Amino acid sequence: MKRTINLKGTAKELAQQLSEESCKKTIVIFGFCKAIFDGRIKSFLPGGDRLLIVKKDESLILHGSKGVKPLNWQKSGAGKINYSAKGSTLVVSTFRPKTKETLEILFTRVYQTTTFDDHDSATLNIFGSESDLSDYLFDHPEIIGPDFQPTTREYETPFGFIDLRGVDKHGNIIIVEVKKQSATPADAHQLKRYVDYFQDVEKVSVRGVLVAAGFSEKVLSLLRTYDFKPVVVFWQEIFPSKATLNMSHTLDDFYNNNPK
Amino acid sequence: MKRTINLKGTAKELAQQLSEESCKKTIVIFGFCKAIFDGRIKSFLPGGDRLLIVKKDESLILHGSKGVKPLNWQKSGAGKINYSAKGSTLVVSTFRPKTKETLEILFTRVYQTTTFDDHDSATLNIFGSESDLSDYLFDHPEIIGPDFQPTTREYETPFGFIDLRGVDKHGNIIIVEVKKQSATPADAHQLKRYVDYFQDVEKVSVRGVLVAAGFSEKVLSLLRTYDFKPVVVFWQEIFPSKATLNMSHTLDDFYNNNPK
DNA sequence: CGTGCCAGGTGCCCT
DNA sequence: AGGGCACTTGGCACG
Repeated sequence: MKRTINLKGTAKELAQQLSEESCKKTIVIFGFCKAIFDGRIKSFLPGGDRLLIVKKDESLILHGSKGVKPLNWQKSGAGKINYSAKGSTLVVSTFRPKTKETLEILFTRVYQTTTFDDHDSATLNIFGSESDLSDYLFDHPEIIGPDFQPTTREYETPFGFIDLRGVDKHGNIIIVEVKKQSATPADAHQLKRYVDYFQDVEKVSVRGVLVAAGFSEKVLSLLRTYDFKPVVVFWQEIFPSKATLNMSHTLDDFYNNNPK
Repeated sequence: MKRTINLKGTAKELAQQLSEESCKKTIVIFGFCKAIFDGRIKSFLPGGDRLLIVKKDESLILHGSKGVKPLNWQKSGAGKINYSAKGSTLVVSTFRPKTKETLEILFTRVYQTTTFDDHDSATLNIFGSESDLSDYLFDHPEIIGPDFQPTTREYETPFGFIDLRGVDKHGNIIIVEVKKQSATPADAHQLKRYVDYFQDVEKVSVRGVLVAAGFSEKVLSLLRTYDFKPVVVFWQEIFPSKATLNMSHTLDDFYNNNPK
């Protein structure tokens, strides 16, 4: 049985076939279209050649000729997708009741319509997230400082979750905010929020540490103002070995597993 | 001349044809593949039916059967895309020199390979951004408060740009932070930093106002702590008329323009 | 080119 | 269902 089928017919016939295949197969349309979106914002897209994907979960993605980000889209579960014909124009439209958002895509030319009977039960496995970095720092506290003793991961406060909490040898609380990327001013402010919480509410001496891949001059200046310590961590150079370790059993599947 | 062409052949022949078409046409592959990504993060994706898009600008998008977000991707300009064959397996691989990121996609089955000779010079037109909302509030200060007198848009401080600045009838400075969506704790704190800046540096009395589509209890509690005023704005109900006005000349094109 | 920041952000996990 | 937040965030505008 063929996995992909290329549909033929007039706009009306296509609309009919697509309505039947909807939610059963992935639908891909190559064509010339305009699109108009109205909801949280208004956007309109003049005519051009586009690639439309409609998945079985009713997520809709309209791609132009450039870039990773779609021109227009609709999330899964947002609302029903309708296929209809206005003369020779194939109309794909969605309506999201909750937010009263509408998306209308008008194909004045359809070059190719493909249905894809895809089966995929696999899930993407990821290692190297911020959470993994926090775990790593918990196990390697000397990276934060010579006298850092971690106590808690994911500590909740009314101001948010603290990535890593610990003490120094004097018993001072140390709050660590962990970022995988370069630090932003918002990161420094976020840490300030946590430190303020402990100083105001728990009436104790608190030191703030911001871990990141890099620090701009602006952020460094902020950290000096708040008397926080920046710690540069080259996470990309640290995690591969650990990643390979953690993922080895699954990676083994990956390299040895043959498709059914 | 046909806009879409479906290629045939062995993995080796496909790799050869795709190498030639690369950057000239959009390439779409329907197939069964695994993928492994190594860079800022490590990810691997077990076998499944997938849809691969490679655009002319060398942005690469690998879609699974669900969701708007791709499973794996590569940004335009990141690095060269290579097509090769390992036995009957079609291998699409990318290398991003700057971050030493690699993505390898192994198609053990190719159901269909389509090239799309797409032409698109149009750009997406949008109205309703946060900037538009700030403009609107500048023109309708009564929404902020009965005695709010706006003075400056996009006022720069060492802590960042202030969306809207003004005074009340007593001459107190009012700092307005504008968010189109529901307010987050970070938004409240961002405003706090601005207000602190003016009170510390300019030694004046400052009131803070946070404009957003909605406020959670947590954020409201924060605002009470800081003595800031929340203002709910139903931007979605305000902007359509303005949007239509601003976009009318282009919308006219949109509705009347026929495809070439 | 880096830095900062908005986005129709999306997705994930939590209550 | 709604909040809080990370993200290979992406993309843009600006110094």
